[in-house]
Amino acid sequence: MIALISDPILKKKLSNQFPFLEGAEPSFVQLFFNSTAIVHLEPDQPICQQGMQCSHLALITKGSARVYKIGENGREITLYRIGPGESCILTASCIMNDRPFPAFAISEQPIEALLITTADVVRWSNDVPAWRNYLFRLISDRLGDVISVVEEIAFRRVDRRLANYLLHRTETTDDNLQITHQAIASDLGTSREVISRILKDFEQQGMISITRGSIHLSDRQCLRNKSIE
Amino acid sequence: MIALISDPILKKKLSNQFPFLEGAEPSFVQLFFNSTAIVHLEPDQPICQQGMQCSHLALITKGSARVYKIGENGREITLYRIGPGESCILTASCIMNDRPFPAFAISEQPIEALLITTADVVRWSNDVPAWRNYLFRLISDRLGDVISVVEEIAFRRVDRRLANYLLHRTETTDDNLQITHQAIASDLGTSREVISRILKDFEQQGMISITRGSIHLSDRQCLRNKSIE
DNA sequence: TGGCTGTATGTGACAATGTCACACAGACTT
DNA sequence: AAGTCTGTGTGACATTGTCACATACAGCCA
Repeated sequence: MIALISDPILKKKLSNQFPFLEGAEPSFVQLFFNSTAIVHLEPDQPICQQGMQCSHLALITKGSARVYKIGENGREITLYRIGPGESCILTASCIMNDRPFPAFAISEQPIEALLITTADVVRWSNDVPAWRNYLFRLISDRLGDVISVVEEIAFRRVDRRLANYLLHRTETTDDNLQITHQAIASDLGTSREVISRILKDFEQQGMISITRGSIHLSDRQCLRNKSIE
Repeated sequence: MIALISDPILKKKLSNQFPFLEGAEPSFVQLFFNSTAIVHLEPDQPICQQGMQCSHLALITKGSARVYKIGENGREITLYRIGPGESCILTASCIMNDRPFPAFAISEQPIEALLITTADVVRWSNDVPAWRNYLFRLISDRLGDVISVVEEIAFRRVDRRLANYLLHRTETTDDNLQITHQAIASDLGTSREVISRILKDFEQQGMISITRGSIHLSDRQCLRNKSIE
């Protein structure tokens, strides 16, 4: 499950993925590879639990994870997703400030990640400019992400957010989305009934067609109009 | 309006307020004071506008500011407030990553602040460990703040949030709150009518009494129960 | 005093969203 | 065929958001 990095080809790959390795001092690159372990994670495995003290920082090289909050009533809302080249920066923030993790993180696509100990995270952030810039940029990006979420749920109507969501989730794939209404609701921070209702509206207006467990986008332009209506 | 810092007593005061000055190298402390200007700001003055490129970072020494988003419909929501010893860290994040500011910031209490140029912000974050730790901690705190806001608006009912709000806003003062319903609505990200309605409910239940422009908390315990109901 | 003029608040109707309880439908097992 | 998951549909109702007003209070001026 856990292995030290040694393959030189792998090294090169990682250098391309993580900007702090490019142009870094060779001694640090060496150090980085020597003190890093690779882990693999199946989908739907918990990565961080709310309230946890974090012992490692995970840099994702493949796959993706979802960071989300759970409300008193059991509803969920996704704060952001992280993919290759990124890291669960909330972990870093917890590490640096010695705080418990304020949310949940779970794997979605099968994940391959590099594990870095808290000690290394702190040490490198003192010694390696490129590393701390990387951390700083990531955490700034996340702050931006979460501010966008606030804006969305505070001001935008659910039907428009949903239209937007469907478009974004099919950007890199075809027009078929394999997902349940509940999963969408958990991303958008609303309830399953609301999503079902609106999807049915969309279907009746000919924008999509629905089957159990999947949605087909038949009129993207119409959805685009809806999303910015 | 703008003056260089020279008074030694003032220096001492500031050292107490900003952790990165305590125990810092004397040469940096000297540098910091030499390259820092003091500004004063009346209440309700804009500090940062959404979309701005930031040219300075403001460290607040007195007073407070409010950072908020404005929705398409004109409604507002407060992301967080900053007070003495803190700084408009979103600015720092914009500076470090060369991005436009994603929100609005406005002074509330009369502000006294230290202005630092973007060049110094970047330079010190490379050279001065205590400074970059300060920045990192601030931005982490803000991320935590904004995540809490998401949780609030996504999952909690307005009446409970309002009860909680009233209690928090009178924590350091007496039981009289000088504020309009509109201002509360702008903090909580809802509309004035909703706040007025609920306040009226609270009044009829004997928790508060309302007069034009101010609210008196007559039964804090009852409000506490309401807020966690 | 009374009448302006802002700003603050109240109200009723309706739309959008959230909640609850339960019905129904498809896929899979036995 | 019956049982059992999981996913979806539905109607009733509560909460919240929106709109168009009405009303109330404070300060000012005639």
